[in-house]
Amino acid sequence: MDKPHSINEFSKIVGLSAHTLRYYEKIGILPRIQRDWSGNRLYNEDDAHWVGFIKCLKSTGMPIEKIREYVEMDEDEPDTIEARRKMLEQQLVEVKDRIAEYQHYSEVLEYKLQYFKDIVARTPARDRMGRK
Amino acid sequence: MDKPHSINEFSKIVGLSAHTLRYYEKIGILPRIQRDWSGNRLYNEDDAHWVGFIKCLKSTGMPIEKIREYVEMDEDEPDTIEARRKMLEQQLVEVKDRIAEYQHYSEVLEYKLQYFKDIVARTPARDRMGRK
DNA sequence: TCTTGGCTTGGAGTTAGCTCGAACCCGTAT
DNA sequence: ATACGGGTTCGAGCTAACTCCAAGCCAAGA
Repeated sequence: MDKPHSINEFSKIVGLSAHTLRYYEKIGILPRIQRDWSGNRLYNEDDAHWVGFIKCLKSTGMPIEKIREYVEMDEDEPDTIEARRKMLEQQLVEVKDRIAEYQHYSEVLEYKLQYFKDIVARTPARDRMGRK
Repeated sequence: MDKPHSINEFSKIVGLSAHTLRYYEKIGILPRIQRDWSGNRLYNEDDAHWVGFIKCLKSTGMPIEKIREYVEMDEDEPDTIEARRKMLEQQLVEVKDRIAEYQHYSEVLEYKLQYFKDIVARTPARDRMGRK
């Protein structure tokens, strides 16, 4: 078990294209990938976890450059823990803000949808909606 | 009251640059902006509401091209109501999915932060974190 | 009158984040 | 031997959504 995967296998596992995996490695957010003796990449469990974490940061809107800084600190070990903690703390704040924002917007959409329903119910055509 | 605003005034009101306002108009998601006799744009209350709605769609991740389609239908009136309702309905679904996703990710971040705290508490340095 | 400030336009440039292509290598099946 | 499938690198190209620039118009103030 735990045998390493080629880039294409790994691509399917983590849901990123092989292109993207190489790109992430090149820009430094997916470092220290092993190679076999002929130079091909080998991905293991740890890499899968790391990709999961990277996806968390990316999906929550952290720009790649900032992720790169985080990873660089992660490489530096170990006196960067406080800085990294701060970054994640702030990211968490942003995510929670975003959740609140989206909850607001979901209400906006629901309101607008209700408006549609009312119009359809009242008068089937000849009605001015939008902008009003 | 309700006097129209120049593009720079309106820019401040809605929080979009004048550049962006012209851009939005050009690509058709902010249509029917009045002009004064010398050709300058005049923005009114309705426009402000419309911009608010556009920002809702944009912030919740609808690509501009799709917003344009929506607006085009809005122009067409009135037999596009059902199609527009569907679009908003779907957008609402996506927003709710996104909220769930973000809630998951906020837990991931909290977990990772807890991990940091544990490490700092236990051993102040010389510790391997990241990737593990 | 001349300048200043705010607006106009069309089109070019920018940034982030991929995405793709071309040329090449390497080990196995025919 | 050679063709194939799956890797490699480097660098160019792409898309979305702005963002900026240059040239010009127009009206009010010194």
